[in-house]
Amino acid sequence: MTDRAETPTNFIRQIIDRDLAEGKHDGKVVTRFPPEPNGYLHIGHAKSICLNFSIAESYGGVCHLRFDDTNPETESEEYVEAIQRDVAWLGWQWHGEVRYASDYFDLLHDCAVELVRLGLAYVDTQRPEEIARQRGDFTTPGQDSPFRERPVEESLALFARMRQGEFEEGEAVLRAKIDMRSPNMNMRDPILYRIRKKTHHQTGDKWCIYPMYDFTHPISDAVEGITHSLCTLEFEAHRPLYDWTLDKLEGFLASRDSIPARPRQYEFARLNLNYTVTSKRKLKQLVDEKYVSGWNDPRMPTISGLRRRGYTPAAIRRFCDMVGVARADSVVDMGMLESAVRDDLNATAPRAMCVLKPLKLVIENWPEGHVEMLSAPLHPQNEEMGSREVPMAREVLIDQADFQEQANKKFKRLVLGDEVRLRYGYVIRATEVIRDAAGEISEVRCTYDPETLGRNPEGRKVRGVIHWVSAEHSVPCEVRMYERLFTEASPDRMEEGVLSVVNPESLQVMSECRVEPALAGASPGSRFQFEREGYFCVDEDSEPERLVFNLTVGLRESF
RNA sequence: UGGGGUAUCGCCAAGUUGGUAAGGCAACGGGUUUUGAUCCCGUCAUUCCCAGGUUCGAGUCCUGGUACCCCAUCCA
Repeated sequence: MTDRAETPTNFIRQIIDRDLAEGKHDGKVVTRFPPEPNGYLHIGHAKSICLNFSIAESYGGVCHLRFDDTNPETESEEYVEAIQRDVAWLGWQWHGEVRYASDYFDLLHDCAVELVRLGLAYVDTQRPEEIARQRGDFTTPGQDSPFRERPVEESLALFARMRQGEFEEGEAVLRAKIDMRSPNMNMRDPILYRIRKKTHHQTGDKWCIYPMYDFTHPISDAVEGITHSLCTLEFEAHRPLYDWTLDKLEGFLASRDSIPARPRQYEFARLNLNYTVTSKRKLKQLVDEKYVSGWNDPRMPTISGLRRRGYTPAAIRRFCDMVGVARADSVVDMGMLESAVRDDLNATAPRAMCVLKPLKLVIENWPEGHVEMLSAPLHPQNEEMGSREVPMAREVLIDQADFQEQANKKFKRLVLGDEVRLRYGYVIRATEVIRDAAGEISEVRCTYDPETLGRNPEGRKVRGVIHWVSAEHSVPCEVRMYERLFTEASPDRMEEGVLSVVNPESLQVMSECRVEPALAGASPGSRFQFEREGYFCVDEDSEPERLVFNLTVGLRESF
């Protein structure tokens, strides 16, 4: 990228500006990115990551990485590792060690006990169905549990037994005593702890009771000194519970630890991108049902998929700046993401020539066996990137799409009888078409003009410039061309489900490609612009003898 | 249906005490160009969900509508 655009302001930064002006939090800003390790990070998470980390960065604060690991049923160490890798790859550095909500299980437990002591929580020994029934619905107020007024000592004893494993899953829960008639469903005596006899990826078998998100999050934030707790809009209705928890526990927490700040939760709209999905559940479905090769399939909007596709951290961060942060639900055009990578790769990717569907050209007036090394810059605007040598020989390969036996003037490529320039080389003229037994064009005979290297022919204009490789010197490779994963702009809205609109042509493998010899041995991850085609990167499946490239994004086309 | 939100150009999104609509993406013209790329220049909301009202003046204030999103997991 040539110039790193200033991060635009947004309502959250304005809130922070105001807080700072009022002298809150001693001028400190501490944020956190709190993923649940139950899936891979996707582009939507990137927005949250960039928001949290860039705010910390620009206000001289810090940002924590904290795993919200309160549900051992769906979480795993595999995800914990992948998430750290992705955040780091995006270029952000979390403050201190990685944190886990499970680090606070002892504290959380004590907080729960305290709430019981304060008469603000109780153990409910009803079955889940009964609790759900009593919760009521949007129009019907809930009903108090018959155990709501259970004596404190009894709840304390019961909670201790829950912890000892004396109850089976579903036999008892700890509930907050708030208001069963609240219009906010989240306040109808929400469950604080439930029994799960599962091994936890961090705490092993130490616990068989696990705290719920709503109870865990505010306490974790407070303990870490988070000043601004940023989350997505769907948690808005949970904010009263977040505040309730901290209000009730304020004294207790202050007596145990010195709580440096009273965190506040602010919500922003999550990122939606058209022609894809950003829901861990749906992405997991694509993986599990083999619609893609894995979480890092280059078609996936996951961070790991984008990385394999050839996206750069800079491009993703740029994109996040471009979309902004607001409270209105929105769907961002995939074109904006693509624009962000093109912008970055245009400036940084060395150029190369690759022929996707080869068509042989024989230059009849080019001496047999003669090879000429042509110098070609690696970047048209940046000489500092240097240059490479491109061998020119009697037989060259061009793309089938770059030749037509006849065409109108709009066609700026090779036409029988007309001239075109071979990029970095000579002007050639197509003189004859040779066909095979099936009538298909097998080669095109040409002549070249030796006076046209580095200068234009006099008195005539060539139709255009096309890319090419030497038939003898080029190296065979595979190029994987990608299109959008879904055929509908809003796969989420499909009644038949997202799987019904997966694009059957989202992956097109071109296996007869030829790339110029300078790219032989290119290592996985390296990125190039194949001139007139697009940006490509070497896939992890690539081997020295068999290069494999992924299309990151095509060049902009206007004609 | 009760509660909580949001509505500014095709898509994002600024607009902070009311003063006469930023920017990006896309699109469309034109120029440069040995990438139909890049780059450059230009066009692109008399109008801010709708309807009233207050005001010299409203996207910004008031009233009343409409549309869409979120919440009824012992998920996060």
